Amino acid sequence: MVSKQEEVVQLILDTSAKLFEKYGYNNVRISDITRDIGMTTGFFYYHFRSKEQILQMIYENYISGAADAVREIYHIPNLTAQEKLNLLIKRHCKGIRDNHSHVSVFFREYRNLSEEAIKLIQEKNSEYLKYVVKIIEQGVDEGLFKADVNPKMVSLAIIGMCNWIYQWFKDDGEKSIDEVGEIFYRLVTSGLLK
Amino acid sequence: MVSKQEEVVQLILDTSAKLFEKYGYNNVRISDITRDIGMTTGFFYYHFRSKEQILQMIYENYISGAADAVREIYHIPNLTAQEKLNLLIKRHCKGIRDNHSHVSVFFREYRNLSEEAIKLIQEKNSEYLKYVVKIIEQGVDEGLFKADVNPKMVSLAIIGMCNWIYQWFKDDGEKSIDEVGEIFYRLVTSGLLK
Amino acid sequence: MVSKQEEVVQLILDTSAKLFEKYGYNNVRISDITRDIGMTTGFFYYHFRSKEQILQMIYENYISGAADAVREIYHIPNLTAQEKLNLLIKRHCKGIRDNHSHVSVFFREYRNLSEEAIKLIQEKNSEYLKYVVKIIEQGVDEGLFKADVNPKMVSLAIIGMCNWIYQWFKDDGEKSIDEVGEIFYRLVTSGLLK
Amino acid sequence: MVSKQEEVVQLILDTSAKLFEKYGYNNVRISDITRDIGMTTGFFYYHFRSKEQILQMIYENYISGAADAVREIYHIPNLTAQEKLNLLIKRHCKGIRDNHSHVSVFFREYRNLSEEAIKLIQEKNSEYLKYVVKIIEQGVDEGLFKADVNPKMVSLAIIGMCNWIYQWFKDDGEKSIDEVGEIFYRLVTSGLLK
DNA sequence: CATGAATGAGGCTTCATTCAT
DNA sequence: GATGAATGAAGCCTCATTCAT
Repeated sequence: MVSKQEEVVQLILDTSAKLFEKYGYNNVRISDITRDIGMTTGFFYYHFRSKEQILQMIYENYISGAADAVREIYHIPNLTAQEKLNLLIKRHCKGIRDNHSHVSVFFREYRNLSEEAIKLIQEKNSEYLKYVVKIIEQGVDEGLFKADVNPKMVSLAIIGMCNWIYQWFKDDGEKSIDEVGEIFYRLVTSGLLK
Repeated sequence: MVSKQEEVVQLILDTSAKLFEKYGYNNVRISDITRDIGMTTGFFYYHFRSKEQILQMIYENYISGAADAVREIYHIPNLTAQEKLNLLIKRHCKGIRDNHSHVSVFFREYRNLSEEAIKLIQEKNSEYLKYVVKIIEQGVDEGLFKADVNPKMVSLAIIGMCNWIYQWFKDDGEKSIDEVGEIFYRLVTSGLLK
Repeated sequence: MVSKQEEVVQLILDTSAKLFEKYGYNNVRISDITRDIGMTTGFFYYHFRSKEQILQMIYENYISGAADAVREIYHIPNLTAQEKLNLLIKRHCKGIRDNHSHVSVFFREYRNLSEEAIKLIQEKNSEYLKYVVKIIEQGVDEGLFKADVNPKMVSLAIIGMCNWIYQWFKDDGEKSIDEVGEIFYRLVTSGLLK
Repeated sequence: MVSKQEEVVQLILDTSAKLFEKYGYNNVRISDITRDIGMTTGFFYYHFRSKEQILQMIYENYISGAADAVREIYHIPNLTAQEKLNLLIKRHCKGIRDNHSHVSVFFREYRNLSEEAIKLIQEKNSEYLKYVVKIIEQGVDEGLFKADVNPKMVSLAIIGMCNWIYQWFKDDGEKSIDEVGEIFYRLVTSGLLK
């Protein structure tokens, strides 16, 4: 059950994210957003405290979803690290595709948040990283992954590789998002060499 | 031999890049830049046409250097694709470390460029990608890399992984930039699995 | 019925015209205008797109009024050219007196308009001239005016003579504006010679 | 004999007048003038005290020439007022044609002069008017012109008619400047009516 | 004489936010 | 609850003029 209120907020967030992605946060006016939706400025300020709050909510929404997902995956019982990694990469890629404009804004506009908001984001980011590291470590412990693997560096590599999708992935491109995930998973597990 | 003029321009670019990185392009005033350097507004506008021109030059400088590097590496004779890949990844990582603030700006602020400038950047980006793809293809042709490798996706994975460094690498961190490059290289070539 | 909006716009136009007349368009600041009226800068820009728009509207207002008037006079039925000329000269003189500051700006500041705006003005000017010429031609055709009269040159002479009023006419001067019109009319029709 | 100095000054005045006419005094930069001539800013300021001084000199040059001319014409012995008027109109028209850009600037830009400069110009203008009035009065006294003629109003009419030429006269137009003068002279003396 | 790099005050404009209705 | 007219602080940029060389 979604209230009228929540619908309006979501509509504002989605529209804003699309505009922020296209033109940049600072180049989008409140009036651009309200015009696109067909509401008035006053109505906007009835639902949001400020322009920055849009940004904050875009960040919170995205990072919470992502952090929840990795935590869940990590805690699935009876799964090898390899299987978890597979799930993780595909989930991560899909998450970026599904929230494309939110993600783009997420990566580019955090300088426009207040310091507290930035600190909060960074904590969530660290948490995300922490769980990826844990999965890699599990693989090493299980003896599946090479013993000399550096879990943190590898995690950062994987996260980077996946995040970067937001820069180039297109729904009408050569590969579907799942295929991309599969290719990334294979690269990371087996490498390029024969 | 570097002229006085060029020195001033470089100083402005470096100072601007640092400020843009820290606060975001739109949150930095021309007066912030000139105050930091100790010059007057007029002096700045004697050397630059506009604030946007700073951004343009930051972009051109970085992308040109990167595109030159990958082209060179590709054309080194008597090198296997594996060796070229090694060079490329390390060069790329180092490039990001050495131009950290420029790169951060590069990835985050291009919405503030004019359409023509954006188009130019995209072309250079494509060129960069093209050469990475060629190196991967060489590896496949040489029989070194797996035959079923998708060169473009793999290239995008590698580029993403390396680019992402700008988000987390710190000179006083656990690993040096060369070590990071080595870890990435091994991951990409051999994978995580035993 | 005049809306609040239209009143504000008119007030801005009149105040601006007076200031432009006195100090020149380029020597008048937006803040001079708003201070004189007692409004804020923001309020001004809520009603006008730019400073140049003031100029454009001053031009459009004046020239439209003038062009309408001459067209009307030309089309009045059952009037000799001589009678029309009388009306025209007096109407023209009065128009300049009544819109003194607008007219002064009109004659002096068009270099500050955009090229398109200038072109538009010139077309309206040509239209004005066209109708004066037609009246003179009517007089020649009617056999009232000398057959060897050059309608265009004479029209330009009359228009110049009348326009020039903006340079010297004062309401507290020796002659009223109607008397000036009468003197001009007699000069043009009968000449100086006995 | 013209010194190098005077040549430079004249060149600057002519070039400036042309640019001022085309773009308006305030829209022309000192650098525009110096670039057109091929001199440096420093060199300009070696010859001129300020930008305003250009304007002042343009004004002085033109108005002095015109005032001298009308005074001379008035004082030619053994000439009827009618003959003087003929000379005057033609001289005035030619003066405007020959100094077109100077005259345009003269009529449009005096708001950019200092108050003292403006006062000086107005005095010279009054002097010019005074002599035209005297010629008309002479005609009335001689019994050539109608007794009820208002010399001042008629003078202002003639001056306006002639001055206005700067707005429309073109060297490649239908009539030469002398023909225009002749037409104006006839209109003023004999009128339009048969 | 001649240069041209350097100055810095000040103008036009934008836009997030408010609040009376 | 909803509106949208009004605000006003602040930023980018210009350009006449100077002066060390």
